[in-house]
Amino acid sequence: MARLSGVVNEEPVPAGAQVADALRVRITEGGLPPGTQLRDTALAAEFGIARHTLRNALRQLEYEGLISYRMHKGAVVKTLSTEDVHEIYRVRRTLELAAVQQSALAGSAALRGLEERVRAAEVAVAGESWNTVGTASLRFHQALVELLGSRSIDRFFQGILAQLRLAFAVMPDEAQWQPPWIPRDREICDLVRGGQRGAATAATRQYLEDSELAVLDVVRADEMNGRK
Amino acid sequence: MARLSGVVNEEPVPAGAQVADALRVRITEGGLPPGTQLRDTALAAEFGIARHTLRNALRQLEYEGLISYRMHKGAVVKTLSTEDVHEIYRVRRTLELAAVQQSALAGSAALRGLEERVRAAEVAVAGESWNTVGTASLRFHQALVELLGSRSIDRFFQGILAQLRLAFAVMPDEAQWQPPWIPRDREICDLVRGGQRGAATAATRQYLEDSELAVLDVVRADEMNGRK
DNA sequence: TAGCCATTATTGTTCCACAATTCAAGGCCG
DNA sequence: CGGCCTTGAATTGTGGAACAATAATGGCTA
Repeated sequence: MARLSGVVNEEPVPAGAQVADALRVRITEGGLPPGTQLRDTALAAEFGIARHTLRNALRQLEYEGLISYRMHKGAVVKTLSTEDVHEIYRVRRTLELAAVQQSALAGSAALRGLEERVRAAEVAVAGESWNTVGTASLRFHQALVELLGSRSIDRFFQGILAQLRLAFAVMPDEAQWQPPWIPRDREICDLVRGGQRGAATAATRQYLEDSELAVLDVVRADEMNGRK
Repeated sequence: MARLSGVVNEEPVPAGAQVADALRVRITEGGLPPGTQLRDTALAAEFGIARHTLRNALRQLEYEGLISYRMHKGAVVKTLSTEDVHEIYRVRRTLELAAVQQSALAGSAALRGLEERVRAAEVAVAGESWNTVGTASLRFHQALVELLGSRSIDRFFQGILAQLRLAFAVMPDEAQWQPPWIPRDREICDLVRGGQRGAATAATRQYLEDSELAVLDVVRADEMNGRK
């Protein structure tokens, strides 16, 4: 008995999970800016599912750190505090630096993945929108962590980067921000692939340092906006 | 209106989360061995909550990796495969080794936590049950990772260790297994606190190597049992 | 204008219902 | 007698309505 999709042994996917995916995209793409109240009746109606099912989806996003729940106040798209940014970069330092240092043990497929992602980012810089560039850059760093070869760490790190995109979502002058970072991704990529672990570690550490400061600026600026 | 607990400004906690906590304890303590079917009507009745609410709790445990859901087949307490064990130890290597190497930057409070947990484990060895010893040892390794100073990594690692306890839950000869590991925890603790990062790294790496093999034996033995 | 109170919205949870699907048992056929 | 199919029960995934508890809102009073 054939399914609608061409793929055969496809596991059926619960409705809540599908909606969670859709919402995750919307949030990370900036369609639902930080601070947005997510009212379940409205969203359930929009997606054409029951309130319960939608709440399940929101639960998942809460677990991923994209939204925050407070009792009897419902779900809100998380707004990053400066402490949140510090936390994100603590994780990035731990995992990305560990990945670079262990890159000697990484499989060749993972290393090829690195190159692919950097190239994708470079292509994106040429013509695409800023958001695409940011996404491509984060995908590179995701690939970096994938050198560790751990699925659960990959999933965890994906959630962390998704949270980081919340900062991108509130960024004002978009076009100017991203491009300078891509050459540094390229540099890290080449150093790792060249087996120069020491230099790669240093470059990554500096990258994260600078990146954290830049993101902190964005978040602080947004905080001012909020207070005002 | 006072709550049952003495604490005052306590955030009210959703019912589903409370049940999730109770179930998590039961699973990690071995009350619900791996492979157990979790039928929601029965569990909902037992906890005196609605089916939807219970399913929310199960959802959370699924995210934590303690149970696995399959469409139209419901929730089952996860049974660790050998690949799962490898995955768990990949994470442990990454995070615990990173923690040991960064221990120079750790706060003194965190270092004191290390000592406390080891001592608790040593006390447990003296009189308590095997399960308490295992728990105490894992708490020490949790404290090790806490040296990284990242709340999200702590939460993530807690989930990983919870999964590891699924292996303990199927262990046959309980009393003999744990004690030898505690002195090695003590050794790692002292080396870290003494600032001997190199030796501490080596000791931790060897510990994880041996531990992984031991756990793999347990899981393989259990697999044989299952097939038979 | 500031503070208080009642109304309204929204959430967290419950109960009930029903289609989809799996599982077990029994019957049928070779 | 054994294997296969059918059938019925059990269980899951989802929907819908309801209700208490809590938060937000707006009007009223002083």
